[in-house]
Amino acid sequence: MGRTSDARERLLDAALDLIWSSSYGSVSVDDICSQAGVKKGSFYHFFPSKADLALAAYEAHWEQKRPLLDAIFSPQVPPMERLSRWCQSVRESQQVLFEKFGHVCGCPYANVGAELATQDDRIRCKSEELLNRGLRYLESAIADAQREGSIHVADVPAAARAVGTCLMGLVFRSKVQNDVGVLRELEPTVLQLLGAAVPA
Amino acid sequence: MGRTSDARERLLDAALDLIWSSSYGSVSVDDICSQAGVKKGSFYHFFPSKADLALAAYEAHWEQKRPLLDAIFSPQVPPMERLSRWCQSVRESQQVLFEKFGHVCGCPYANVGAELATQDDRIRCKSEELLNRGLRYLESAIADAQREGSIHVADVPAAARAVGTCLMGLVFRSKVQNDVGVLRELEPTVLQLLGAAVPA
DNA sequence: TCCATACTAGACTATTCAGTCAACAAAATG
DNA sequence: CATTTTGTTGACTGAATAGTCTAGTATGGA
Repeated sequence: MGRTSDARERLLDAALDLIWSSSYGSVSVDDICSQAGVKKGSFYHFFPSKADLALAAYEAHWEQKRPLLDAIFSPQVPPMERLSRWCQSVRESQQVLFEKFGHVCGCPYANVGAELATQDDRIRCKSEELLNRGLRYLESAIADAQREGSIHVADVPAAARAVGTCLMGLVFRSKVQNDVGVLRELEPTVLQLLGAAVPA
Repeated sequence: MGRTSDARERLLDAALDLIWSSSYGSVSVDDICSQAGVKKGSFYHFFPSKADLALAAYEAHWEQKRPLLDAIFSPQVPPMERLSRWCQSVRESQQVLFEKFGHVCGCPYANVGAELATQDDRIRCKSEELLNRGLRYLESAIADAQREGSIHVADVPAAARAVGTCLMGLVFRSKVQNDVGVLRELEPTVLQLLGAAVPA
């Protein structure tokens, strides 16, 4: 009942884009409004604060990415190939962002987590939760690879955490060097970490 | 000739502390001035801008940390023990920060790199450079360990990058979870990455 | 001693910030 | 068509922002 609008969605998109390509602290509510073509009154009609918009924007981004991740990590795909495709997908999406914004933008959840972990506990927790959701994909692929005999790790969840950690580190290094090429090291490092054969 | 002062040093210290424990964007010049007990006029007498202060503060921090790193990575110490001591030192310093500020604060260079890489190229380059300086310690330890036969890696600089990357990722995860305990995984992960035996 | 130099003080500007508010407009539903 | 709900508008507030400027103060060296 009442008027309908897609302003909420436009705000979510604008916020994600702006914050991802610069930082949470450097993006103002006015910036987000003008990028979304929405007036301030409407902003505060939909979201009580900038932080609440950010939380919603990250959740929406996850929901948007889920189908792709579900496909990459489908049990229909051999486990080692899941990992390989995932490494490639990370490179590709960073490449797209690089072409769009002229910079390597990194992982949105990690960026905001690193920036605000000590300042806003709700955002810190959201970042933690979203990163953990990603780990579940890795865990299942690593467990399947183990069962298949492709790798041997002592502790599957620990191996997943190590791989996830390495990814974050490398994506981050790629951002600091503003060079997507760095991400070529992703797959070999992951394989090394899992004790799998590293192809030359 | 002329008046003397330690205001410059106080500003460097205050800036590092404040930015490290929160973020670059959330710390104002006024905040830094009042923490340092320095008036604005003096601030701009010593530094042309907030960004310039930050650059100087990070350089000063590196110089301050150097003696410790030189000791840890001394060629007098067996190479694998250098790596072990380094992992321990990372944990200890994060623990100190946690007790001081109530939060895991992460790596200062990585924090500011992640926050500003897409916005301020001078700061991005500084972050990159400081992180690279750290890699030189890892490289020499890994090369020595290789010569000694403790490990076998195909490419020493690549292995150093992988270890450095993992460190950043883990310290970052520790920050997002606000839990220093996460850093217990550092040494085993490093050893795994270098193909060394992981003690139970 | 005295002066050039290095530092300090703090008021000031102009801008930007997050968030508020009250009047208004559209549209879904009865 | 009327009512109620939902969304829109943009001016407004008060606080905070980076950086400027001018008048002053301490001090090392000649």
